[in-house]
Amino acid sequence: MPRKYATPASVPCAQCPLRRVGAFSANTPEEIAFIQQLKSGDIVLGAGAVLSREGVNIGQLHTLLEGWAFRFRTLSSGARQILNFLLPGDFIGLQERLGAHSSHGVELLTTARLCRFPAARLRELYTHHPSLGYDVTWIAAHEELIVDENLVSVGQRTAMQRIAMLLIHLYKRACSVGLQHPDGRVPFPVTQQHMADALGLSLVHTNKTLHRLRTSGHFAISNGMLALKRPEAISRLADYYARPLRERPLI
Amino acid sequence: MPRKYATPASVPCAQCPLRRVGAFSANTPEEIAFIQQLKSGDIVLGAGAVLSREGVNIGQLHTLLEGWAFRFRTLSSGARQILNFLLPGDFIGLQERLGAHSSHGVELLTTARLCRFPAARLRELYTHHPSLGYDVTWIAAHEELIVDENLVSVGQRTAMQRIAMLLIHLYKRACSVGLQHPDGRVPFPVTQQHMADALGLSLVHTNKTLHRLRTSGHFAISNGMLALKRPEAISRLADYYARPLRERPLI
DNA sequence: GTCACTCTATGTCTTTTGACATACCGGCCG
DNA sequence: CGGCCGGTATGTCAAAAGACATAGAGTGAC
Repeated sequence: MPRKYATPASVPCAQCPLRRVGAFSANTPEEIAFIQQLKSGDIVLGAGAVLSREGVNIGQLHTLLEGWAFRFRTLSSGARQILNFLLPGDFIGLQERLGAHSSHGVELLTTARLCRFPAARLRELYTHHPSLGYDVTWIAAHEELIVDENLVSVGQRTAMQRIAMLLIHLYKRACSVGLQHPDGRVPFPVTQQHMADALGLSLVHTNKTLHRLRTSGHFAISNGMLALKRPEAISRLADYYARPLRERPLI
Repeated sequence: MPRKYATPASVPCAQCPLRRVGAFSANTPEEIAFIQQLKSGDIVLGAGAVLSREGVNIGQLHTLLEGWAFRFRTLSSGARQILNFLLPGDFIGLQERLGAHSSHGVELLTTARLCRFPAARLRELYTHHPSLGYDVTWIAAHEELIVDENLVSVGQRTAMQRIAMLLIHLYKRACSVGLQHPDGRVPFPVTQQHMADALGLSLVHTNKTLHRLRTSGHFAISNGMLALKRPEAISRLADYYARPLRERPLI
């Protein structure tokens, strides 16, 4: 069962460990101070916890500081589609402001720490610091690009390509936020069921395809860590040619 | 071949016919005046014209005033995924600002009129009228919801459900911007190839599934007009329960 | 230690979807 | 007029993916 952990002392934004990762663009001290006073605190939730449910608007916005999560939607048939995976630095909740009820849920893959502020105060960002408002739009458009990419996979790639795509994509995203270990492996808390739900495949077919990809030496997963043997081969297999990563905003 | 039509006299934003459609939220006269001076003009392009190509950044943002279009991505195999359809009032180009080159193309389904302004001036919106900046974020998040919905279809629905979903979804969107004729039909410039590319199905299978859906009396298409016989039956078939439409911003 | 539970693995059979080939139909053009 | 082209329609066969059944491996609870 999802548990809510004791809230730890909130980390000041100026000392936010994510800001020391090269992936994020710098903000002025004034901007950081402003974000700081918006923040209502950190929360820590356990793996499997549901941050927000479909149909419910929690009125809070989050930035994922540590840990992995995913956004999903469920059909009345019970089928679940994972829309995208969330890694440290990702912003959560922009879509929820839109309707009285959220169209999707957010669930944690690992124990995670999140930075929280009230959705009602989002507008202040635009009035006090237009550049931060611009950043929020950037973040929304960037997340859409990731969903676009997933849609291309699910719509046009074979099962093998989809899986290759997911592996390389998550591998690169994990690396970009500094999760890569010295031996080249990255944490990988995604089960085969999650992959199946993200890629529009059945669990069994995911398992069998993964098996072929593993025995052909493309990757290895052990102890929740992913190793990609030949990243270029996997990219080629997936028909995936990533554009260079650029700095992105962090709120 | 795509032709560029003679540019007609640009319509002043205050008289924009879209603003008389109930679907869009009102702006203050100052906001409209500001949008007006951002605008560099209207352009009209013919059906099949490519507004922007994959890999190219045109440095222009558009609002679709009349006509239909779609965003798409192509894999090296030649397979094309339509990411979403664009109807009057939709904003085009937010994702393009993000990279030096756009990750997707935009092509017109019909002759269309677009309102254009330079992407470089987008920031002015945030500094001069924070509420308009907020609206742009809203638009980005709203478009992501549509892509989410498509991803759910392609990932989890059967061919029949996907097609039912596409029909009811486009039907409702067309109605919401006042395209519905008195007899209940709406324009439908989408070919079976477009549907196939949007839904991740082959052309042949799309055709056959469409046939079954048509002979079971769910819809009819003639002269480029779509009639939905029993919208509730189609929604049920598609496992689609739309949340009520709300006013949305127009830039 | 063993029970329960989650995740992974694998075999067999069925269903859905795709590939290829072919035909039809209406608009456009010389 | 006849030919071409884009879009639609249909048949046959093949491949991809799903459903169901069952089993093993790892982990945590008591």
